Amino acid sequence: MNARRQPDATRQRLLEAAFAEMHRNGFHASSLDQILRATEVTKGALYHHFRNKKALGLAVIDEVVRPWVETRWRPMLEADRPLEAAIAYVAEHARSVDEDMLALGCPFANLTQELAGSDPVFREPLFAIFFEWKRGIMAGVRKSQDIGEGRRDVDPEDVAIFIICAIEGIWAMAKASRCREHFEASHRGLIHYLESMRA
Amino acid sequence: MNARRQPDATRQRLLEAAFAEMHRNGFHASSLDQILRATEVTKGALYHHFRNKKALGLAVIDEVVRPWVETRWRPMLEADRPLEAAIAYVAEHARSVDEDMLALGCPFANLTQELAGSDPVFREPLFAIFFEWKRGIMAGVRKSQDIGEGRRDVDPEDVAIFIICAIEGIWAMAKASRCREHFEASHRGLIHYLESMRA
DNA sequence: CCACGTACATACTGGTCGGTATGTCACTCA
DNA sequence: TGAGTGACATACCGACCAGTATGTACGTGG
Repeated sequence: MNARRQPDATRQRLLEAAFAEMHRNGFHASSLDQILRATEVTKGALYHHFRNKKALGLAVIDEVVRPWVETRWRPMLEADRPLEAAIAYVAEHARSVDEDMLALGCPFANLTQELAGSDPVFREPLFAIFFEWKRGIMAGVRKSQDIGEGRRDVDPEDVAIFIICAIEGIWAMAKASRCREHFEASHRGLIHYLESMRA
Repeated sequence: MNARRQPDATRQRLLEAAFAEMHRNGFHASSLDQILRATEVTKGALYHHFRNKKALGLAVIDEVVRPWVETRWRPMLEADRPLEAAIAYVAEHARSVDEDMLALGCPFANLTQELAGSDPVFREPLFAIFFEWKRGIMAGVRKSQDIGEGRRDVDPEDVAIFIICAIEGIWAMAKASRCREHFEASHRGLIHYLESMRA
């Protein structure tokens, strides 16, 4: 009763539970009551921290999904040889993703698919995540070109956009097949593409 | 009143309206009442033709989405030079898709994203679509290899799966950026990959 | 020490949803 | 010709959902 007065912690718990719920069910199919049950927070507390369901969803995108995506590509940008780092990362990624994740899919892809098409309020922050990611990969491509690692006759922007599309498509199709072999095969395809980017 | 006794036509109208509604809103967010309003069919008629909402969704997948996908890759398989046909098709595709479609996305990708991860009953027919598509592309890749058009040092299955992932990813990311230039850039990336498949 | 704002808690509402129960009418076929 | 069935039509139900109204307790500044 008395130990419950931790507004930041409460807010964080709500964000994390909402993220999990949205990851599993999407935004619209997520139930606030379910989030409250999972967090043992009451409705009054939730509506104290977030104006409405949409505001909660936006906060999840900004404060959970965005860092989730960024921490995935950031290391590659800082590598000495970005292209080789990317190839190694993709190879590792095909193996490291567990079954649950394979079924749930990429949170960013899921939310983009569900929300970006119809609602401009959601599209903006989702596009921002996409744009930052694109910028990161472009920087990596340019760096690999500058150091003579990557071929120079390709447009870094085309490459960056295509890589993102391929990754998100791989996630999406993994849901349909739910089969590790297909998942790894699609990664081999991406690696093959990345290898064709070598100088 | 009396001219309404056309069960096949009624069923077809329901299927098409349900497809449109599911394309726009996804399955769960689709409202049966909205479909009934759009078709001017009554609830009794709907539940006469379909056991429940899920059965309607499955019928849409089997009878509308599946042909929709198949008619898109079938011509390439029958082309004399499948690889060139695919490259030409992708180039054309980047230009021919209109703004509405760009916002709505690929019906197959949308439904896969929403339903395949969680519900096995939906995953099965969606996977069947994926599998048939994969088979088609694999046949095309093999054919292009046999006639000396395509390089032989790649696994047709890896290529087929990756192409599907790339296409679906392109559709998905188009929703986030909603920008023709990004859409075309991602197609250029895919074309680049396809060109690297030449012998 | 007390007033006041933050941080909750509880109970409730209006609306929408998928689904059902029941009725009706046309048409077929015995 | 009338019994049966396929093809609807109408009215209604309980569940759930986002959101709100209202109440309460803590803790901190004055």
